[in-house]
Amino acid sequence: MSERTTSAVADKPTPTMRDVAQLAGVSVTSVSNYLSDYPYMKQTTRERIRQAIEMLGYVTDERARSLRSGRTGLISLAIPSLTQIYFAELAERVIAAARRRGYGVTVESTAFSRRHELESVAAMARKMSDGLILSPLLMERRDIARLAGDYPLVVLGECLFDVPAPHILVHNIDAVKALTQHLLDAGCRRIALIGGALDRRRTSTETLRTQGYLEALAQADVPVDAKLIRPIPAWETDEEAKDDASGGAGYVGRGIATRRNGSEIVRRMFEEGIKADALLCYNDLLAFGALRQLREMGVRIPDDLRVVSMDNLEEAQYTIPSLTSVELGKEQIAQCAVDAILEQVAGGGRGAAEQRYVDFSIHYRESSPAVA
Amino acid sequence: MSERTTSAVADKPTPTMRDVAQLAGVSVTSVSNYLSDYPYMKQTTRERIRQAIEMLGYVTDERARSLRSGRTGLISLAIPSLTQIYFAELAERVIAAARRRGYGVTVESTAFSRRHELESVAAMARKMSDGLILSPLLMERRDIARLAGDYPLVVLGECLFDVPAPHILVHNIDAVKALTQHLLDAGCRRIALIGGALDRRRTSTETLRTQGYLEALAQADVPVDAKLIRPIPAWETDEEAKDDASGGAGYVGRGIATRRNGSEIVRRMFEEGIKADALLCYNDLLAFGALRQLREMGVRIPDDLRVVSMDNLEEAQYTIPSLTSVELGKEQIAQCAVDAILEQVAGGGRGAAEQRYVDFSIHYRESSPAVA
DNA sequence: ATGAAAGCGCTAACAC
DNA sequence: GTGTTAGCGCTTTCAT
Repeated sequence: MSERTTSAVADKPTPTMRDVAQLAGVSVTSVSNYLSDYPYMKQTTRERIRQAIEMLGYVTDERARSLRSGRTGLISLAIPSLTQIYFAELAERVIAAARRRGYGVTVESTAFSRRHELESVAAMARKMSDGLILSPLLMERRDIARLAGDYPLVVLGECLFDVPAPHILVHNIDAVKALTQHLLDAGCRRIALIGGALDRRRTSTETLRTQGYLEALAQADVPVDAKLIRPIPAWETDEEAKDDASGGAGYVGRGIATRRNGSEIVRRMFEEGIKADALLCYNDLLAFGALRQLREMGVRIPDDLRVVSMDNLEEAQYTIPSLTSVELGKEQIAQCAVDAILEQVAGGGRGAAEQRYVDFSIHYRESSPAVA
Repeated sequence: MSERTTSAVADKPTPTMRDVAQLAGVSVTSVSNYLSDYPYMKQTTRERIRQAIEMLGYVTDERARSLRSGRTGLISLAIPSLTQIYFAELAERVIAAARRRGYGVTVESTAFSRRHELESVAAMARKMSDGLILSPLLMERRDIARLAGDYPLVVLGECLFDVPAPHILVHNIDAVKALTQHLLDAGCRRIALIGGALDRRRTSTETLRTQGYLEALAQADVPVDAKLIRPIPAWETDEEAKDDASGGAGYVGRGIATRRNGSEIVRRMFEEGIKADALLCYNDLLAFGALRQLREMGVRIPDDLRVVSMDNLEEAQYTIPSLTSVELGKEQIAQCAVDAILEQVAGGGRGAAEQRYVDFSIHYRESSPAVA
């Protein structure tokens, strides 16, 4: 069917290990050994093989190698979306960490869809990658059973708990507590939680962060005003997510942290006449939108209102004013996740269900300078 | 070495096609045929196979399939960095487009390094993916020879020309011309080009955009002031890039478009006392930094100064003020690139060296509203 | 309509 | 030290 258009000369197929062995006058085993740095080999043999490989321009076919050895040299990374900058920054670091270990990364954007998250899990059975780094967002308790298997797996974040695999977590509660404490120290008493969630039916990053906020207020004996806890409007704009919601029975729609939602939440809060002296945002994206909206309404930051947030995206340094934000340890998460996968690859199967926490740190900027 | 911790029962290895065939009482060929929707098959056979597959929970091993069939179902995407938001947005679309065609995407971040770009090319010989979508940034003319091969390849952007493969390009010159014309129509006469490049020794996105700017000015008989063309400072902060520069003989260091560089260029320009009534930025990232700096210096936008840019990142809607920017067709590029790869996969080899252009459109926002 | 057999290119026992 | 052999799990002629 296909008529390859190559040079007029007879099609020279890509050389195999057999060709190399033949040219070098040795067996394929020796070539294989040579390639895997087998130590017990005569220097002359080694040299002959080296030359043959060079002459033929031989390169290992990783497909064949993977079929035989069971390893593909690929790790799958399943994240909600690369357009959520946090995940783009995380993915970049995962790719870098994997490369350092000689691995490639297949990125699966699950597009805010539970179905796609489950698909990325199911894909592991197809064996095209050695392990899965999964950052679930919409999977549910009942989906945990599908994570069973003996392939290397690492789960990120707070969407799921009790997963049968290493689980990398950030100190959401402590980080938000520290951030809230910072605002309290600065004298704020009406701290709005932009993107907070009082719904405790399921644990999520939102509910954990809300918990940190509540604990800090409780410790400082500052009363909680429920009106200051502003959830992300559900399904504001996202079609894909809507589709997914209709698919999952009993699924409670949750909103997505976007700049637009950040603006919207702030606009509505002010419309309702709710006064605040600080905004603690669920993440930087919401904060960016909030800053934009506050600016439009002529609110002075940090004089009238302090704004703090979480994720410490690169962009946080360039907003007006620059944004005080918590770095939750992207670099560490990436490195830790890749290492956990490779440990499992080396160990020949699924790792223990331990939880690994990474460190956080507050980066103070103009929107809420550190207090003395 | 490895002591798998599984159930006490004997380890049941993942079922192969042979197991399915055995259980269904047919040959492996029939199972294979079933899986590839072979039409001439008795309904009863089909059903027996279906049941066997279901009972065993059989899933095809893509490694084996790929070794035999030559297809891996994976496309490699090599881009400079996911932290450059433009590329994150592009990658997201490539992943989505590939998924629609049943393909996965291996993302290689070449980290602003010529060496990594060449590595992603060399990796194709290893056959772990069916094709490469390459967005080169630092490769040079002399590297083009390395792109020879009969694997599917698509090249994006203006870093390279005369590549032996389909090449997807955006209308850089025309887009900048249109953008410049818009500023001229608005009455601007001193338009600074932030991130422009007068160096014509090699064609690059920067030089093309600069060309569009110059052409528009020439057509309008507006004199060019070389002081208004502000290049990105070379190697401002990037270590990785520095390494690479030292490696490539005769390599001319180029700067990277970052928010920081955008701020810096504007700061220096004002320090030098150079007056402008508009800023045409090489891309949104530079523009974001520029807006930040202008804001700090108390410049009113668009009253004192108009600002326009290219890339139309999501963020452009949320800056203060929101940014007029050109959409260069990310969606179309992604779809076109994936299709071009798949055409080559189907055709059995490298496609012809045609150039495909995608469309652009200006999105007018606060930083430079459309003029009547 | 279905099956037998021959590998895809490599690695891993195990001989020698 | 090096070679022989037996597959990894699948697709693909080619018979029947």
